[in-house]
Amino acid sequence: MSPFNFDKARRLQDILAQKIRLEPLNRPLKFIGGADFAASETQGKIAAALIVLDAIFLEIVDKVILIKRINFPYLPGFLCFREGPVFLSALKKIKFPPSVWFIDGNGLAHPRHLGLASFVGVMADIPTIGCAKSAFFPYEEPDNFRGSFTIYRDRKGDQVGYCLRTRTGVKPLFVSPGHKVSFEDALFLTLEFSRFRLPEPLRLAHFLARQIFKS
DNA sequence: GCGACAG
DNA sequence: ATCTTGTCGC
Repeated sequence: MSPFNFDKARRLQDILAQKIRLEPLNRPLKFIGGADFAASETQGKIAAALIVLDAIFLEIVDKVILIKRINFPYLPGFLCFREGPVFLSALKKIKFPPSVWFIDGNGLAHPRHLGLASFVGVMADIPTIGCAKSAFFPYEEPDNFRGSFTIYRDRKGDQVGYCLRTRTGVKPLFVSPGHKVSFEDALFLTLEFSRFRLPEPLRLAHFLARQIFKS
């Protein structure tokens, strides 16, 4: 049993964060992906649920579930080491790679600017957007209608994303670029593909994930 | 030093 | 994340 080396993990995150590319999404939007996760502590297993949708009709074109043994506990700020490896394994089984992935968690919006979405984005060199359901940093509440947003900043005051109301009367999302997308892409694409609170691929991946360890 | 802290 | 029924509102 080797105890987790926090300093080493932080240094790795710092190195990977330097590799993040913030740039407009260049490829056409044919497919869009969503990834969510579920864990069973009793079984000691963690699962990734990946969904790929047609970007126009929002029909499922690809679906992958992959289960691994849990090798890491949940620690705020280190989620990528728990859920990242399962996603990267599942990604290899995807037959129709999407133009962009919506990931359940943060991208840039992270104490060291390397949330789960940025981690998997850099590791696999794919465009990713982080969509978190709760905040890492203090934030200003956007107006209570769909499309309203505020700038989301880290503790130093630098922008790391947006606090976005994807649906009127519902709690906002914390949206941040993961990799190979711009701030504007992260904002507009998340809003564009959200009929309910979560962007549609993420919502479906969430349903799929929560099924895995039930019954 | 203390509390807060994605899932 | 998860434990958990009915209930209120659009």
